[in-house]
Amino acid sequence: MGKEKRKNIRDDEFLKELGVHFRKVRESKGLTQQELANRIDVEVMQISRVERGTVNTSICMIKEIADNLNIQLSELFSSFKEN
Amino acid sequence: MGKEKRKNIRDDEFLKELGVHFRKVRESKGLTQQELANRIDVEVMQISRVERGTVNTSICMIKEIADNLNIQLSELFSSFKEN
DNA sequence: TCAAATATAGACATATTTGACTATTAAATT
DNA sequence: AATTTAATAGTCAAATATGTCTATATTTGA
Repeated sequence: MGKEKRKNIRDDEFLKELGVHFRKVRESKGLTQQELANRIDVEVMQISRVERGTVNTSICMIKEIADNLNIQLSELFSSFKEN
Repeated sequence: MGKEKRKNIRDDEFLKELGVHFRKVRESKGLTQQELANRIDVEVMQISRVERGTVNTSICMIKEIADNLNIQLSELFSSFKEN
């Protein structure tokens, strides 16, 4: 009779795949995690977490990543193969 | 001497504009916030917060919104005019 | 106008992200 | 192999998102 279990929208598989994609894009731009982190002014650990898919990061963080990799959000996702 | 002020990556203007865009897409699909919320299985309040840009929501939430509006993430962002 | 549907708001608890450290592992270069 | 660079890991606190409730406002339609 307890409370209903809270459904989590987090999708670990999606996050992992997206992280792999982000890493590829970053590497294609010739940047290290540290360099990207410096540009955005966040901890390098946060970039690492995003690329490994261990955090369900925010849209603003992703926008910062895109901006600092000189890529449009739409391009970032169009080059990501969904499903 | 004090600690450096923590920089916030949150971009309120971006969030507001994105929320407006999300609302347009939802309405173009003929869905109410409640209907979308039911499909995703989240609170309608959360959809409201996202569309008003009061929360820096997660990528998985946005993915759920896109999926349940039958639109690809890339399309969702390509139809969003950045800058 | 009235009622119903839709959207917004506030408040609080819980869950998660992120910052900020330190340490360790892995990879690359000489 | 040794040194340097790059990436991962752990921990804890602070900030923020989300769930959940109730209430109010706004819109829509009869």
